[in-house]
Amino acid sequence: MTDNPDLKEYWEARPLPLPSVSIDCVIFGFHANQLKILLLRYKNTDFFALPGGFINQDENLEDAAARVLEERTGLQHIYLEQYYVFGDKNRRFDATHHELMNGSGIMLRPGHFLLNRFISIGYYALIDFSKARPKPDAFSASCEWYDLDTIPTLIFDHDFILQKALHTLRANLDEKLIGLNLLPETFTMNEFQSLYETILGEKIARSNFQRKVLGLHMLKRLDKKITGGAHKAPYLYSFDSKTASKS
Amino acid sequence: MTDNPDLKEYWEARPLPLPSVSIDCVIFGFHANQLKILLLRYKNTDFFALPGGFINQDENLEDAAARVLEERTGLQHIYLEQYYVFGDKNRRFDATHHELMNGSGIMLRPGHFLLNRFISIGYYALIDFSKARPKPDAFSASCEWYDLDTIPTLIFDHDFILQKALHTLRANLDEKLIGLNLLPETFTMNEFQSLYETILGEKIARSNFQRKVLGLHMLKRLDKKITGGAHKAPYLYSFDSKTASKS
DNA sequence: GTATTATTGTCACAAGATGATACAATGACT
DNA sequence: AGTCATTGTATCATCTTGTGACAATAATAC
Repeated sequence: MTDNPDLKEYWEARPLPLPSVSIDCVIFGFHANQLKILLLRYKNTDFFALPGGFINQDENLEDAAARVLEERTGLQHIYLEQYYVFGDKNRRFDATHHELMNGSGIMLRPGHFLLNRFISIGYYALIDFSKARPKPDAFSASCEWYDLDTIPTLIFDHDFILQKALHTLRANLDEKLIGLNLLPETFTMNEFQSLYETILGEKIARSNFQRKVLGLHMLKRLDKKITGGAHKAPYLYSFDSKTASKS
Repeated sequence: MTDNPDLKEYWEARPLPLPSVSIDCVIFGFHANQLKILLLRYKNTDFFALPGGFINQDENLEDAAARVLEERTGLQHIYLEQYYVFGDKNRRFDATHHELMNGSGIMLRPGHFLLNRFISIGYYALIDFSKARPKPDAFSASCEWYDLDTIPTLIFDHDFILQKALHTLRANLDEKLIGLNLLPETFTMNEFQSLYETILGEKIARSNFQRKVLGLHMLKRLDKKITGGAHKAPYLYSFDSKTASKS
């Protein structure tokens, strides 16, 4: 393995974060009627991972998650929800960490802080796909969206962390205004319904869905959208800021 | 403050736990139509706190919480749910820690592991009040039940941790079988309803409640209970192990 | 013994929410 | 103008929930 002086310096200059604790972020987006998730691939490896990071000594938990989110997507003020802490006693992954860092030309010395047990706090984020500008971190070659049904196998226990996020998202679907955060400013009723269907993994009766969401009085009806399709043009909707709140 | 050699030895011999991470447990019980919470009072102080502890290096998070629970109540296989992580950057309470330990005759030296920032993982537990045998820990003078409406002010951010547990309990009331864990083996419909009413903090229409819970087919009807009251005797019920599961 | 009282188990009806289906409206294409 | 696919809405049946009424009954008062 060749050494990588730049990254090494960056890594070694970094003040040690809060020990034993890491953050993992499941970042959901919605595009082309598909629920998508942002994943990193580590340089010179086939290892895929959820975006994550550590907590600075003088940083709130929530702020650390928001920082990771901004670094990966360029977005601020993102909808973020802490959903579970993963604390298995076997959460130490020395061999994998060595491989990951080797991919960036870094040799982890014995006693390096990564080679310890970590608990990881899971956050899920809902973002407007069209606004995100995914950006890899220093150790990864890519940061890209993956459809839910084509997710590669992930490192560590990230598969489990992802599944748990998905279950939580499903369970929260009715209570939290999930559409508000995943959809663009304006959208059609069909897009809104598709979002719900892909999250739930099942079809919903069209007319009942419309009746229900309109009955909540959180949508404003805008102009019609001229689709170019050989059929009636749908209205565009947006969330009504008077009755719908961000969280 | 006088030194306390026994406790000091115990404390110093203890291998260091997982750094930066603690656990706090909100232990709910139900008795005499009141929702109750188990609190510790530190020796020679007026400081009240939620039972808590640390995670051993080779211990699962969940097991650490179960251990704390067993130490305070004598009960195993308790219903436990992780509900939130409290990670404010200001979660360091040096002055209070000194006072708490002074109460047990212990001087915390500079650099002691308690004098750091901690994140705390909140668990709430539901237990059968009649089976618990509350027991103080090494630093506390008492471990007792408090009615929800007579809770004293708590140390650190424990007031907030308690409120968040209560909100989560309310939100989960319909989905999780909360009665199963808080009630004794057999109970009347009235007791069952009172439990729900105290958790929700509002009255429920009697006949609707009965229709609803019986409709779930999770209760077995047993013999009548002779109360001694001048009225019709209520049936006793228990949870049906065939249709009701612990979690 | 008999009447009284408070509480319990159940039923009946109204109001509201949900599921399933039908149908007219409409933008683009032939 | 006619066809087509999709959209917005109305309708009806079904299920759920809110509200109140009523008979049953264990203890007490007389």
